Amino acid sequence: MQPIDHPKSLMEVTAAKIRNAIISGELPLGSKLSEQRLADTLGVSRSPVRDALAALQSEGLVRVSPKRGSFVFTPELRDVDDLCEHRAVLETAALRMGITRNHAMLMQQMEHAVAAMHRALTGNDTTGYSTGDRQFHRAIIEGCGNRSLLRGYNHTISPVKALRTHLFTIMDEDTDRSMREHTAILEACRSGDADLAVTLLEEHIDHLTAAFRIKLSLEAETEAPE
Amino acid sequence: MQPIDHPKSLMEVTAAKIRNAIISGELPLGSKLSEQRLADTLGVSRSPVRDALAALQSEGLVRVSPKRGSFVFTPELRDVDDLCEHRAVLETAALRMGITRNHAMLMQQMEHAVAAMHRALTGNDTTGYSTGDRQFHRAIIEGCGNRSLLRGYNHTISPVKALRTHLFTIMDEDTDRSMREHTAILEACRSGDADLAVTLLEEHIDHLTAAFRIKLSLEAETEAPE
DNA sequence: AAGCACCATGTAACATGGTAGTTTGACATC
DNA sequence: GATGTCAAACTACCATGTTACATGGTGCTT
Repeated sequence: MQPIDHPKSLMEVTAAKIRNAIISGELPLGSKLSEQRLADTLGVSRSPVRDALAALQSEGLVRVSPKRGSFVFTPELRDVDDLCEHRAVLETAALRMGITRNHAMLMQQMEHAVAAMHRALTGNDTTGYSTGDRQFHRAIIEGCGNRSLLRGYNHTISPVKALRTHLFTIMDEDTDRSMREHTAILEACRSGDADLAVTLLEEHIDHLTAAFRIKLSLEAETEAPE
Repeated sequence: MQPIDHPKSLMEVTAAKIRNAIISGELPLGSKLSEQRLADTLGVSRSPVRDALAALQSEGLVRVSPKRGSFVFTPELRDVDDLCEHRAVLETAALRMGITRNHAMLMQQMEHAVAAMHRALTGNDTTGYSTGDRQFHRAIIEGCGNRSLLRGYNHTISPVKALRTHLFTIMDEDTDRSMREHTAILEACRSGDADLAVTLLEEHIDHLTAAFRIKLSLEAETEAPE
């Protein structure tokens, strides 16, 4: 017998449902989110939906316009740049901390992730590769041992996850290069070269940022052709 | 002409009131915050109070325990360390960005703040010095030009502000050293030496962290003497 | 006196009703 | 045909009612 952990509140599961729907692409960017409709479809009252939307707004996933309605976020080019830069700041800082003060655990988690990615790559398992990718970056951010930083990261990163699935169709990414980059970062960490690891990680994130930029400006063109 | 910003919702002003009460020390650390009582004293219904408390919880200022009540946060030693380290990460990153891409504006704001601090110091105006201090760090974080980072900072920093007023009685800080440090940072920025400026800023923040640690462990002793 | 169940009370979580701001589109007017 | 008007529908915001849970006290049992 062990103490039972409180069942998640209705608001939490509601937020998780909506968040997941946005990240997975089920809810398109910019789509309308009526409290009432969400409450009906999820089978709850408007209160937990409202609370959930407020939480998601503070995560940057939802924009709620007073008396008008709530909408899935629609990033400007600048927002994407800011977001990715912010992410890079947090993740590189976390990596530096992890290397200097939590090396063993960090290495174990990263190696585990890289192994999974390698397996997925040889098996042409793209979703498996994505899972490994997420695992890799989670290892970095969780390896820092700073709970405040971890909270801040999780509070910021959702839009990035959403952008990934919304802008990229499967197989759109250069997984070979991505694999090389992850491996290089792992090697730098193994040798304890924090500066190199951070530089490599920055470049890695920059590549994703650049891909976002291209995709987004491409979309803007097709939506508003002169 | 620019889009008009909506008048603040009741929830927002409620959150601001409570936040300010916590930061200013009016509400002691760990004190109970009943939704009903807050609603009565503020003259609003429970709904905006509840929303406000949820927002403040995500800022780390309030801990709401299901069915038990809401409480002003009570930091452990580790929380303080994590928080300050997180703050240092964000602020140093912002400073680096500001120096390289927004130098003129950054310098202007920082000089303004330092001048105010200098005036306050010669006039023995401690509250004025605090104001200048906040202005200085705001210049750094707003000088980065990254809205995501700015949001993340504001979302994280409230507990630090609260700790400052709760742990320090007026005149408790070494304002002379603080003044020297701020001036040194300003000089490093003026000369464009980002590495030096960041190092100085890190040390500056470390001093505050150390002061927090001492004060907190001191308090823990008096509260629970063996 | 110590341990126990039971009950009164306080709390946040959730449901629902009312209100005011916003949008939309039909329709009248020019 | 373009434009102004207005009403109806829709929205989030706020207020209040209801419920389930947590807690502290009281009196009974041992």
